[in-house]
This record gives sequence, structure tokens and C-alpha cells, in this order.
Amino acid sequence: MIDRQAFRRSFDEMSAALARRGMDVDDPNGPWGRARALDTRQRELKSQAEALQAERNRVSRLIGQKKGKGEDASAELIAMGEVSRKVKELEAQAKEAEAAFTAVLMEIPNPLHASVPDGNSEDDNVEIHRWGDPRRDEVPPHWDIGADLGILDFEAGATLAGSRFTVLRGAAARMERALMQFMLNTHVDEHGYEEVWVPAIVNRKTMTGTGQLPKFEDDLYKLEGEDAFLIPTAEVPVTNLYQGQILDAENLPIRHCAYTPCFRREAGSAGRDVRGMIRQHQFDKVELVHLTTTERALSDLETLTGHAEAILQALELPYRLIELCGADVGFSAQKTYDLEVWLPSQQCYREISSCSSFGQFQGRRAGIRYRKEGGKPQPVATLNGSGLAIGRCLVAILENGWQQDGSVAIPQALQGYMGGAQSIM
RNA sequence: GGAAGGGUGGCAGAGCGGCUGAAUGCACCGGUCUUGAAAACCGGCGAAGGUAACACUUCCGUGGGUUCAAAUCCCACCCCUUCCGCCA
Repeated sequence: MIDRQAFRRSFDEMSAALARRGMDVDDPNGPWGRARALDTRQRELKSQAEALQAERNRVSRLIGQKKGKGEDASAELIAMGEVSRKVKELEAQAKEAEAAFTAVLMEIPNPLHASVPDGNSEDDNVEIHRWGDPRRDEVPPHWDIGADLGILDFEAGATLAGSRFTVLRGAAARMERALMQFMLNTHVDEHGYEEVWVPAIVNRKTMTGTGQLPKFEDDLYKLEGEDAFLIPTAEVPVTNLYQGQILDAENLPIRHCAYTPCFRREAGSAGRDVRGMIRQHQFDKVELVHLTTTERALSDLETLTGHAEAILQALELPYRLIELCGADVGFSAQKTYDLEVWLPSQQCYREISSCSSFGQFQGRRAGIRYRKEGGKPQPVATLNGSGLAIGRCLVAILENGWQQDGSVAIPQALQGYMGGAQSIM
């Protein structure tokens, strides 16, 4: 959620930062235009209600005093009956106006950080650097590699659940588990994260705290008969671990890593990546989450991204780091780096991790604040990134490790987790 | 799912219609004392809105209601704990 103070005091700067996302900030009927009108109305009604409340409180106190002394207070009582009725009316109106204003604020994305490059689409994303030597020879797509080895079973997935579900067998199933272990161990032992294990089902409030709701309900799996949802990413439960809390500045930054399954309806991605396991309704991911100070957010984003890169390097997977342009940065983020791994069958880089700084946006929504010694509480800055998406990692290993004889070389870092095997054949 | 108990400031815990945004203790901050620290003593110390600063308003799980007045009474819901049932 945007800062209400800043909304009023730095309206023009905020407009500009939102316009760079491609948002129409001049449309009076759009969220931005409505927010301004609703804010004014909300403030007017509130101050009216407050003035009357003050009157009511003052006289009520007087009545109490008079009665205590045994004096007659019937004149005040009669007058207050009317005031009380009006207060209730105004309170209700003010509350409604406040709710309307908040509702619109919840629909407004995070203003971009000044350092985010301009752009109109993902084509304008900026490549920062590349790592590794992408293989240029012809490699079959992972679905063929996996089918030939008998370790990826798309038909079984479709039978059990539908399209965009996959069953892993044998070495693929084990590698999925190995990747999970390897990533968590690396982040815990080498990068200093505290591992957490969290629910994959969360309630509406939690989903709202990180920004998935109210705007993106269609992308989520909702449980029937309950106001609860399957998580689309561990970001949601892990960040919300601290919802409503005031943290000590000295405990920051807090760094968590977590494995969870992730569930996405993939509404609106019809026809994209229909084959294989690039885009699944259920996938595994190890997520990195930081809670930090506003001052540190940007430099911590570099650190976090580096932690995700370390996994790709350890797995010997060629990749590139790109920075998303204004048009491509997600709703809640102020700045985002994507890591894209090389997929030889497609001869292109595909997203395997997304690392973002959210500034105070989520901290404000989820009520996560911190206090510097003697200071007032202020929203924490949050960051998160995939470290990494496991299914896509498996895909990358199958394709990048594929040999002419149909076998797949297992990266050395993973062999210990695979019973010492050096390849899948 | 059934029964009982409970949700109050960072924590613990009083309050059970008006003078209570809230006793008390702990924690924390400032001071006195001390070579320093501890102890002791004195003072301060919830959050949000609002203001130049005050004033003022709101918040005692959430939402409604009663009342001139609600943390306190009534209703609904949510959550937690314990017991029973079920169960990986």
C-alpha cells in the first residue's frame, strides 16, 4: 500500500512513478483519480464526525459529574440524545468513506524506484550480465528427454489432475528432492538464512498483506467453503510471519528461506508453455525473504540476488541477470531483477528466479513495522526472490546436461544428494 | 464436530457502565548515586489520524446493538487453550 502522507504531500512525484508503469494517472475514473477524490471526502467527513464526537464526549463527561454530585442533568441528556444520533450517522458515513478510500489504495501498485529503467514491455528489460557458456548444439526439449528416460510423466499428471500437472518418476523425483535439499542447505549454511516451514494454505488477511489480494484473486486457488487460499509462493506466509508486529531495528535484517509447493491458476496464460513443465499449476520453490530497513533495501536486493545466482553457478547452469523495465515490474514491487537460465532446446533464456524489493509497500499493508531506538515505528522494507524455482531448475539440468546418448549429466553439486550418481540414463 | 475457559499496551496482568488509553510488575529510555557496573531512588515510556506545536478524534480480537456515556452490558462472528470425538 502506498503511503497516505506521501500520497498527499508528494502527489506529483508518485504520479510520475506510477505513470512509468503504464498506469493512466490522468483518468479521473481510474484508481489514481478516484483515490484523490475519496481522500478529500474521507477527510472532510472524518473531521466533521470528530468535532461532533468531541462535543458528545465533553457533555457526557459533564453529565457524569453532575450525576455524581446529585445535580439535575436532564437538559444535557435531552440535548445529547440528538447529538448522539447525529454522531452515529456521521460516523457511519466517515467509516464508509474511509473504507472506499482504503479499497482504492489497495488497488494502486507500488510506485517504481527511481533506478528502474523506462520501458513499454518486457522487450525493454535491461540485461545486466551473463554467466556461463550456453551450449549452441541441438538439444531436444526436456519433455522428450524426460519421456525417453521414463522420468517425466505428463499423461499421468493430466489423468490425475489435469493439464499443467506432471508426475515425476525415479531420478526426476529424486532430483526434485535433491534440488530442494541442496538449495536450502546452501542458503542456511553458506548464506546465513534461517529456514522456516510454513503453511501452504493461508487466510485472506495474509494474502492481502503481501499484495496478492484483493486485486489478483483470479490467479489464486480458493478453498471452497472457506476464506482461505493455496499459496502462490512462500513469500506470502513467510513475510506474513511478522504481520502486525513491531520489530527491533537491531534484529534487522531478518532473512528466511523456505521450501513450499506453489499453486497458481495461470489464468490468462492460455496457450503459453503448454508443453512440458515450465508452467505448472503446482510447482516447488525455495524462496528467500528479507525484512530490512528502507535504507538497506536496495543493497540487500543485490545481496539476495547474488544468493540466487550462487545456486545457478553451483549447478553450472548458464544464465543471465536482467532488470525489469517499468512496464514489467509486478504490482507490489518497486524494483525487480530476473534470473534467466539458458534452455538449449529453445536457444533462449527463461525466467527461473525473480528477485524484488518491495520497499515499505508490503510492510505497510501487513502492518510489519520496526522501531529504531527511541524512535517511532515505521514500516519495514521487504524483499524476496526465488532461490530457485525447482521444477524449472530440473528442466534446465535435463537440457543442459543432456548427452548425445540420451543420458543426462548430473551437476557435481547435486551428486551427493543423488546417491553419488553422475548421470541419469 | 461437541463442551468449557479465554482474547486488554513490547511482555505479564488488573479493570467489568462515567474521573480508565487503561492500575501494577517486567522490559526499555533519561537522570541521581558509583572509579565503572549492578542495586537503590527519581522521571519518562502504546499505536493511528490531526496540529507549527497544542487541542481534538479513534483503537482494549472483529462487526453490530443498548446508553447522554461501553474495555466494561447484549448479539453475531473469528482466533487461542483445555477436555471429548476423529485421525496422518
